[in-house]
Amino acid sequence: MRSNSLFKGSLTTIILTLLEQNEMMYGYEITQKVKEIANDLKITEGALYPALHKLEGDSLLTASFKKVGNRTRKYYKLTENGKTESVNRLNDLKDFVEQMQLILNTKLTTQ
Amino acid sequence: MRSNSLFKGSLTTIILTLLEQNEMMYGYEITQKVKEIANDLKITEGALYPALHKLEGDSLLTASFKKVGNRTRKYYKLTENGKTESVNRLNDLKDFVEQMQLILNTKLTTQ
DNA sequence: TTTAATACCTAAGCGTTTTAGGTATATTTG
DNA sequence: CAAATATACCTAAAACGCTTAGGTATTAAA
Repeated sequence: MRSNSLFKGSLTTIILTLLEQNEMMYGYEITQKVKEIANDLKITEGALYPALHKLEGDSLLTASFKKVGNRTRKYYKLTENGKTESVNRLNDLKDFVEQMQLILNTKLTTQ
Repeated sequence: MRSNSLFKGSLTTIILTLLEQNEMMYGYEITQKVKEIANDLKITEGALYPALHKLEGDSLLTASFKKVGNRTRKYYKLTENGKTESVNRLNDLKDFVEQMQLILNTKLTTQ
């Protein structure tokens, strides 16, 4: 992507969906996973950690600390509300893409 | 859409693309056009007018006033830079959708 | 004649992200 | 072995883009 950033508002969708796929993840792991599968979408820690804290505050995620060697990881998983919200977010994104296609009068994917 | 809003950053893409399709448009016309073809994407005037002013300031659009009866409309059209940026923005959006599909591991459109 | 639609605009506030740091442990490399 | 890089968490100021909530004025509809 020319512009360095992802479209604002999509970070939460990414987090929730990754946690739907993986059951338990810690913050740094999420940044690496995104880098691995979608190299153009840089998610920065400055955005990620506040987003995780907000999702936890909204009871969409729960957190638990796990010690690995001498280092502590904070693992997150979806709550029931989080699972529901994850589905909603995905639908929002699908709707957005469809509406954009109507306006742009072109398909947004080749697949 | 559940959430009332569009993904942040997409408004500029919408404006530029509509002006690619229509040559000349005024602000209010843009709001109505979007409402007409994508009823779920509400673009508000409070967002639109500052966005138009910024695009004009960045020399992607030029503006000219036209009197229609006793009422003045401010018509915008793309500059050469604007045409280039319009293409870039569309490519950015396409890239974004493709990268999101990789992360979500699902297609975002049925078409 | 009041309301709704057309047509422009601004400004405060809000939420999300960027930018730019900070701490500490573990591993790699020169 | 020392220094650099990677892992792992975090915060805070600032920028950014949008929402919300106004404002003015003209024209059309109820």
